[in-house]
Amino acid sequence: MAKLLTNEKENGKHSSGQVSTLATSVYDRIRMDIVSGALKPGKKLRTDELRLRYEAGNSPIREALNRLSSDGFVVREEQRGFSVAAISKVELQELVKTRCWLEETALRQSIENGDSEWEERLVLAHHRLSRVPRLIDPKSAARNAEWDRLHREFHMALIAACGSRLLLGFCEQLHDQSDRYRQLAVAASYPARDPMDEHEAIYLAAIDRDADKAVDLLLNHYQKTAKIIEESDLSFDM
Amino acid sequence: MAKLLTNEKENGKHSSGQVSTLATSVYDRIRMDIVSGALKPGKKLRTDELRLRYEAGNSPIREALNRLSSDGFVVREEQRGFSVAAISKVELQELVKTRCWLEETALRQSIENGDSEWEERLVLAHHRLSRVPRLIDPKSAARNAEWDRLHREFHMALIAACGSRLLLGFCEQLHDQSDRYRQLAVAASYPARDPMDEHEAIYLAAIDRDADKAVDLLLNHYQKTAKIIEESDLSFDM
DNA sequence: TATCGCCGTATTTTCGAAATAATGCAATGA
DNA sequence: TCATTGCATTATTTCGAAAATACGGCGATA
Repeated sequence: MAKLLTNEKENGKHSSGQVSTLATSVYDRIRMDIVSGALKPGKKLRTDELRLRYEAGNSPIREALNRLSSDGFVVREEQRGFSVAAISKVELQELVKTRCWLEETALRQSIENGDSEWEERLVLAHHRLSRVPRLIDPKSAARNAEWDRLHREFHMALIAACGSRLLLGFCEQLHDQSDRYRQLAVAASYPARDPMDEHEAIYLAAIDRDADKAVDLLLNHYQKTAKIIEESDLSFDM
Repeated sequence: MAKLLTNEKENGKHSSGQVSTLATSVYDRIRMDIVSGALKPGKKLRTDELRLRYEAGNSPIREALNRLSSDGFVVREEQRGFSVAAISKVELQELVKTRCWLEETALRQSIENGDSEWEERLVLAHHRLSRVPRLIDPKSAARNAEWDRLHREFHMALIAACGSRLLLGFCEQLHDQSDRYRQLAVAASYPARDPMDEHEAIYLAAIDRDADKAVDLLLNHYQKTAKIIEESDLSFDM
C-alpha cells in the first residue's frame, strides 16, 4: 500500500518535494507540448521562440532539446538546429511492429518470472485504470491525462518482471512514441472503442500465466489501436 | 564499391569533410575515453576538469554529457552532475540477456527479409573483418581500433535488413555497451580465442537463410564472449 | 557523545552576449 | 533566362561569468 504512483509534475517540483533543474522542467513541458500536438510535427524549433515560450535561458532549452532528441521526439541536425519529429504512416507501422516484437519477449519473460508482488502491482494498476474515464467529458473529445498516465502504468506493470531494465526502457520509449500518435489522432474517429475489455482479458491471462494467450491478446490490442489511428484523419502530410 | 565505411574521427571533421559542432567532437572523445577505460567506471565527471581536458567551454561539455547519458555511458544525477556509468557482473549479464533477445528477433527478420544487397553487404563486412588483425601487435594486448569498427559493422550488417530502424538503434546501443565491457576486460585472459571461425559460421548460416542455426550460433557467440569477460579480472568493484 | 543548524567552499546550473555557420537575396556575367 | 558569387540577415553554437545549489566542517545544544 505504501508505494504510490510516481507522480511528477508542475514546474520543477517532483513528488519527493525535491526541486529539479530548469532544464528538466523545460524538457517535461516541451515533451507534453509535442505529445499533445501543441507543437506540430515537423515544426522548426527556434531558440528565441522557445526561450520566450518557456521563459528560460539558452542552456536549459538546448539541454531539453538534446534529451528529447534521444527520445525520438525531436530531430537534431548539426549546425541547423532542432525540429519536432515528423510523423508518418510508415513510422507508425514500424513503431507498432517493433513494439510487438519487444513486448512479446518482455511479457513472456514477465509471466515466467513474475512473483506475487508483480501480480499485485498489475491487479492494482488495472483496478485504478478501470475507475477513471478515458475522456474528461464523454461529449467532448478532450483526453483525460490521468487515464493516459494510468494506462501507461498498466502496460508497464504487465512487463515489469521481465528481468531487464534495458528492455523495460526500450518498451517505455516505444510506448511514449506510440502515445504521441494516439494523442494526435483526432478524437472524432477514436472514442468508438472502449479498450477496457481488452485490458482485462490481457491482465487476466497474464496472472493466469497463460503466456500464449496473453501475448496474442496484447499484440492484437496494439495492432487494433494502430489501425484505428491510421484510419483516423490524423494529418500525415507534414 | 562506392560506399565505404563511414569513417568519422578527429576534431570535428567528419568523413564528408563537413565540420561538425564542438559538442559532437567532445561527445566522440569522451565516449572513446569511457569505452577505452581512460575514464574509469564510476568516476565523477567535474565540469572544470573536463573543460581543461577537452579544451572546450561549458556548453559543449554539458551537451556531450547529456547525450552520453542517453546512451548509458554516463549517469546524470539532478543537481549533482555526471559520472561515468558503473560496471558490474549483474549489469553485464542483463546486457547480454537483452542483447540475445533483441538480436534473435532482428536476425530472424533480417534473414526473412534480406535481399541480395543485404547479402552482399554482409559478405563484404565479413571479408573486411577477416583481413584485419584483432590486436595491433600479437605480443602486446593493444586492441586494433580498426578491427573493433569492422566488428561492429559486421554485427550490424547481420541484422540490417530486420525492417526496423528502431530495433537497429536498440541493438546498436546494446552492442556499444557490450563493447565497453569487452574493452575493459584486461587482455591477459582474453586473446586466447579467435572468434573468426564463429563469425564465419554465423554469416554463412545467415546467407543460407538457415535462421535457427544462425540464431543459435549468434547467441552462443555472445554468451561465450560474455563468459570470457566475466572470468577476466575486470575490476568489478567500483 | 550524538544531533542539528549554520556557514564557507566546491560544483552545478543558468544567463546573455560573442563567435560561427547557414540562408536568402540581389547583383553580376554568361 | 539561368547559374554563380558576394553580402546582409537570421539562427545556431560557444564562451565566461553570475546565480543557485550541494557538500563538508565546525560549533552549539541537549
